[in-house]
Amino acid sequence: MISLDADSSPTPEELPPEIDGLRMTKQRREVFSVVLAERDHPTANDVFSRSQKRMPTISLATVYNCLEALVSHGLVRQVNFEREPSRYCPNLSDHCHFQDEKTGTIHDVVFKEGVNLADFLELPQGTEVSHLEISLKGRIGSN
Amino acid sequence: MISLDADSSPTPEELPPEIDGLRMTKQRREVFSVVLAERDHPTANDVFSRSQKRMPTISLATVYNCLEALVSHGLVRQVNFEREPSRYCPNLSDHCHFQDEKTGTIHDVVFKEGVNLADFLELPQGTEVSHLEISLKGRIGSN
DNA sequence: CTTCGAATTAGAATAATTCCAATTATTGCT
DNA sequence: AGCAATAATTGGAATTATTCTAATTCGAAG
Repeated sequence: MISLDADSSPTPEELPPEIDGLRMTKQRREVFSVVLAERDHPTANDVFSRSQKRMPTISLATVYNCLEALVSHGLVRQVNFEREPSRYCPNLSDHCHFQDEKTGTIHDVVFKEGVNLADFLELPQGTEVSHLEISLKGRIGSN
Repeated sequence: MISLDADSSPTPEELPPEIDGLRMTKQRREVFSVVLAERDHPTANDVFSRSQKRMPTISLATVYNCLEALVSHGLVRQVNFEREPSRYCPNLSDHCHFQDEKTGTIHDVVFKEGVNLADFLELPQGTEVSHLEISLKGRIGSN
């Protein structure tokens, strides 16, 4: 089990050759490290341009491929707000997202201790939830 | 205040000339009645082809315009699942959506009596939530 | 009945994402 | 090491939902 520290984010070189059965190629390492570095919920395009700094030859298609690989292996979460471009989030703990309408900034929002779905939703019996996305929009404080 | 019965959905002709300050043109009536008729969360395209049956001259752009008008006036809700095309829902009561992964069908899911956001989310103080979307995916019972 | 703003229309444009076919890299043999 | 098989990357084209544009039509108000 690989422990990726939340505070000091790894450079691509520091990432192991394989995580959770996903082969970490040079590009995937680059993309992953970009997502880990700034936890500002970048779009694929953001990731692309940041990756290009260290790896000028990487292509946008590859960034999409890498993000898709990371997401499907559960290393990164894909975050959607209405019809905006998808964003990517390395925070794997159970949480949801709040978007400041003024700035567009996205903040992680955690659930209160010990709450779970069935507690607040009238789910039809026998439903097995595989995926949950909660997206909030609004204003913060004095803005 | 106009009461739109949940069970017997109005034909376009039965809709008043104005709702909540929104002028109900022929097309808006048509689109609205289509969304009200089958509560199956149709996409804009679905609405378009259903509308064409009664109104062969309606255009897709108009359907988008009408849906946008209805949504922004709070008469219809726009429902998003990841990056799928938006769907439209005439159920204005507080609820969220569950998509059956097997069939793609979307079901309304209501909140349990008396729950509210602040009860289960650790919202930063001073946040004012203007929009909330909860989307679930999974399987139902024996499927 | 005319005017004027709003709504509708067809089609072009946009933008995020996916697809494709060709190249390149990596792995696992022997 | 050498080589086949497999997987990943690449650039560019294609796709697709949605939005935009400019021209036309509608409808309410005077």
